[in-house]
Amino acid sequence: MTSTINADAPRWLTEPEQRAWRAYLRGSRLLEVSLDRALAPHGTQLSEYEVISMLSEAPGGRLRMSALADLVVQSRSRITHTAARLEKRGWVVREACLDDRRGVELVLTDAGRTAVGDIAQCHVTSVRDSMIDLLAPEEFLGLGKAMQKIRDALAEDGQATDAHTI
Amino acid sequence: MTSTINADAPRWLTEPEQRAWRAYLRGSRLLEVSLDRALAPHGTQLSEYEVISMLSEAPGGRLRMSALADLVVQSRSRITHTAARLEKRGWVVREACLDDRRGVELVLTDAGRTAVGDIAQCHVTSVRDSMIDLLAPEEFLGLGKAMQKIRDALAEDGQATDAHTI
DNA sequence: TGTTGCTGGTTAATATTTCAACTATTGAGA
DNA sequence: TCTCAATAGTTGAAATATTAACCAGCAACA
Repeated sequence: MTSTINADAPRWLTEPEQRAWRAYLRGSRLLEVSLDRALAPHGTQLSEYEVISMLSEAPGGRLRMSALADLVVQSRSRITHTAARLEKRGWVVREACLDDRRGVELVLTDAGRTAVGDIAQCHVTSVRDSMIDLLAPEEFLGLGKAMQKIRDALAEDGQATDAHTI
Repeated sequence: MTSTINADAPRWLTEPEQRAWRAYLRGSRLLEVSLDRALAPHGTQLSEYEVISMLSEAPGGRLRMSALADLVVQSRSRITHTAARLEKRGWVVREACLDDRRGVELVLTDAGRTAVGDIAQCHVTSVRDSMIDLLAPEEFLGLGKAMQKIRDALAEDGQATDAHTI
């Protein structure tokens, strides 16, 4: 009888799974809050800092908007707005792409590079205080390895962060 | 000479630490997107679902706003807005606290309980697909244990999600 | 009792994010 | 060459989140 009803019964979480999932959910939220709060005195958010940080590591301090969007997991629209804020702050400038005239590159300014340098110090300290130093070294690396798997699995398709696809 | 300058040199991340941290950052963002997307067809966000889910487990399907805020890691202000949306949807109602007349309890309605039941199925499936089933069982439980430590450490002080304290 | 400071929650204004068009360009193929 | 679908990025409006007041009730205490 039941077979006609629940053709696809969900596998509910076991007690330990439930605990682990809840711990992740709360922990990740608290961590985000904590890191954001540490950056606040610098007038930045984590999501903004991620952008200039990626730029600072890229050759020439420049990256295309779409590459940036994928790197920091922001929608195309969001990265446009984020870039606008950073530009207003004088940390980046937009430049047209030479090869692809649809494209736009975001370029870190000198002021932007200085800002990254200043903020990085505060940021790395907060990452240690709020996460790394709370864990045993292998524990943290194991967490990283697990998240790497998740990242790889979800990055494949999830590219379409905007409503573009579908 | 240098000693006068960097009184407190930051411990930069090692290569493996950097990789792990980046994996966490990207992975957690992608996961959030993925889970949210799974709930979208039900007209809900993860942050809203968390609220009604907590209510459904609480005795009497009711919790005080402040307790709820701490549970789901939302600021006082944010939980007020979230509750307003859920109320408009008919899933919860506000009720005055009997003992403490400042207080407000959020109560799950019958419709709300039905909604939780419907959505839970879709949610647990997406949690498995986007996270649990991507990892070895011990890997996931290990991740949970690590996040539990982070949660415990950050929950202590971080209570003040609003600008109330300090 | 009156005062003071704290907690619980809301509100209005602002900032950020998402959503749904929209333009311009590229690239593949007829 | 022309057409058409797909990609890159932007824009404006709507939804959501944060910030900084704010009010009411509690609690301690003179």
